[in-house]
Amino acid sequence: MSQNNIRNMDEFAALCGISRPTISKYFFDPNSVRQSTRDRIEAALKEYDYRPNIYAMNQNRRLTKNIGIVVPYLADPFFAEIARVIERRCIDAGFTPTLFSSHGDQSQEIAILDTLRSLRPAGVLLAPLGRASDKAQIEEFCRDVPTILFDSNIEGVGAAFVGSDNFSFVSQTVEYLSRTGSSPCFFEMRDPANPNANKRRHAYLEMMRRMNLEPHLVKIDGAGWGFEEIGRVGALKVLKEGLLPTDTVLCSNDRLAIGFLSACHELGIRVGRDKDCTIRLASHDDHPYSRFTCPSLTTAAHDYEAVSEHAVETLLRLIDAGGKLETREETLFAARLIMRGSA
Amino acid sequence: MSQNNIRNMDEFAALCGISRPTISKYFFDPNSVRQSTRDRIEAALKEYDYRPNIYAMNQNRRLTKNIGIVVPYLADPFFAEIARVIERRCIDAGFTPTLFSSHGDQSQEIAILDTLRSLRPAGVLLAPLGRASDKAQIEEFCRDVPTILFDSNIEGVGAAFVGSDNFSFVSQTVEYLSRTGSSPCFFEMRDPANPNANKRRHAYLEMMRRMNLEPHLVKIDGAGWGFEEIGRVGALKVLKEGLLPTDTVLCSNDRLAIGFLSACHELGIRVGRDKDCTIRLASHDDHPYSRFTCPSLTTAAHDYEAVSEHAVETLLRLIDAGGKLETREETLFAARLIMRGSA
DNA sequence: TTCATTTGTTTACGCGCGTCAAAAATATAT
DNA sequence: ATATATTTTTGACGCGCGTAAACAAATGAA
Repeated sequence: MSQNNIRNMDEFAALCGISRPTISKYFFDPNSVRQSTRDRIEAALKEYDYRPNIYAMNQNRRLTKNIGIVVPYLADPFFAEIARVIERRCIDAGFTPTLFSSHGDQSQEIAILDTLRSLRPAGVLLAPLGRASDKAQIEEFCRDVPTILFDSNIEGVGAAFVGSDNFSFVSQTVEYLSRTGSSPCFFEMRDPANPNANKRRHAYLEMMRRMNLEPHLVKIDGAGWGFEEIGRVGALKVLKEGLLPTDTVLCSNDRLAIGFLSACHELGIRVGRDKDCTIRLASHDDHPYSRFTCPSLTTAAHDYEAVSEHAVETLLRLIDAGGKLETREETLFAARLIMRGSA
Repeated sequence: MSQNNIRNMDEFAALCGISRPTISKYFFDPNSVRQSTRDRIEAALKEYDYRPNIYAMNQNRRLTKNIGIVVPYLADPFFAEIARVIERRCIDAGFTPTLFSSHGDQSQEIAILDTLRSLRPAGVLLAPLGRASDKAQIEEFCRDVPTILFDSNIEGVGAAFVGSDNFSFVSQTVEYLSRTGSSPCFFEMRDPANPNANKRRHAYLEMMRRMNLEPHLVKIDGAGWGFEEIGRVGALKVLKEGLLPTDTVLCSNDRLAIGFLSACHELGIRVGRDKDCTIRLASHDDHPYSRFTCPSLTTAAHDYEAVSEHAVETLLRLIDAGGKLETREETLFAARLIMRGSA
């Protein structure tokens, strides 16, 4: 590769023997120029190693090739994992993703939306904080920027929502637990930050009703995103005071369950389906660590691939359609029950 | 706030009654203009809600206000956590951080460096993949862009390195374990991806030598960044074949230890310091989940705050100095022993 | 008040690229 | 070969802001 220092598109165009406007077209969309010219440009690109100035490009383009990805809490490996897959797909589609985490904090979520506005992205994939979100601000943002919500829905906001079917999660775990032993109580935070938690509670109550079983909600205190610690402290209290109505516990999510397991271990309570175990525990999400807890967690798994694939696919469709879809789509993916040691 | 649609800095300057070049100065550094004018600008800013076009700004500035943060593997909560703290500090210093994850993959790390070049950041905080990194490419990048390495050192590369003092980690765990029971063997991957792992092995061997104890290295197979699974499979093999030379195990890092614990549970082996336990297990890093394992992990904790604070502080100094420091600084922070249930 | 110093204004140019319209060249169909 | 559709070229302008130089105004100490 020649070490020519090419300063701008004019120079590169001259070296190619192709006019600058055509080069410009090529960089916006390589398929918008004839095959033969594309070949010539790409040959020159290999030889001279030129990259257009992204700032000058984005200044005047109607639409940038940026995509914003916003997750509520990146220290949760669940979001880290889904962000990774989404990122990959965006790059493959020729876009430049930028990852943001709200870190569980409303003001940071708002600040991110503000930053995103000035980035003028082609589109945004947003997993809101949930209850802690400033809905009005998100709504206003979605009016200005083509946005797909994922993981956590806000009714009517954004061009579409892609997430998991909470009823599918809970129905499978409740059915499995009830079939193989006593029916479960539902262990959750009193004021869940995430709307999925509410949907899961309703699904639990509905399933118990259908099966003619008595439901038991065990609500624990705690705020914030430190779910493991909240689950641990809550479980400690519940177990010490003997408030558990059954020997089978269904946690709203895996992170609470991880805390629950920790509490059980502290108290010398054995969890699992063996003879010498006194509690069965199951949960939802198939958190990356649920395979490695002791015992490993029986849980309902998200279809990571499907959710991220469909979210990106929908966003690309939205961008293609100029930022508006006919109707607001809501797509939910079913869970897959994963039976492991804990129940 | 008036809903005037201000199109550019000229219009905003007119509304302020201040010249555009002064406004421009203000946005580069608010402290570069007189208090009284700063007040006038900020008052107008509140009233009219204008934000300069970042693309036009960055196109012509000698130096942008961007800072790149690169971590090797974001699905590891350790890196998610340190990235969060670093991000916060960059924002507080008036910069715009952008977070990238190499996802354990060399080609992605190279691609990130390429992207970072065209972002023309003021500086970069880079935690390399380690053994999997293309050292030549990183070295070349560091020549062009002011870069501080953290977590994982590459000798002589970058303007400075900020990390943890591996000897401090291992010396404390080895000393503690030896004092309170039998001395530990060292459980690690055969070909660790991270240079810290090698430093820890050496520290272990050195400590055992000093204490006149016989060292035992237990090396397990496995590649990639799925340390928990590697640890689990490795431990399963070692335990089943009775290859463990002592009843006390020191893992190179917490994620391996999490896998080790999982294997022990599968085999019905109790871990901890109680009478009925057959193995004691300790480790290093104080991974966010090590508090919640069963039993909770005795480990040596990083000083997250100190590392991230010092890394950012060094980078700001580097930027201030125009991209060159007198000498390459290496700063290592000591560990803090955290005694929990596993040993 | 006076004068030196800091700070802001005016004017003007340039950055690298997007985009447009009209003309020219090329490809495809007849 | 001719007509038509497609693609590229030419030439030009604009985007929003950085920056530089010469000048004017404000500030502050003596």
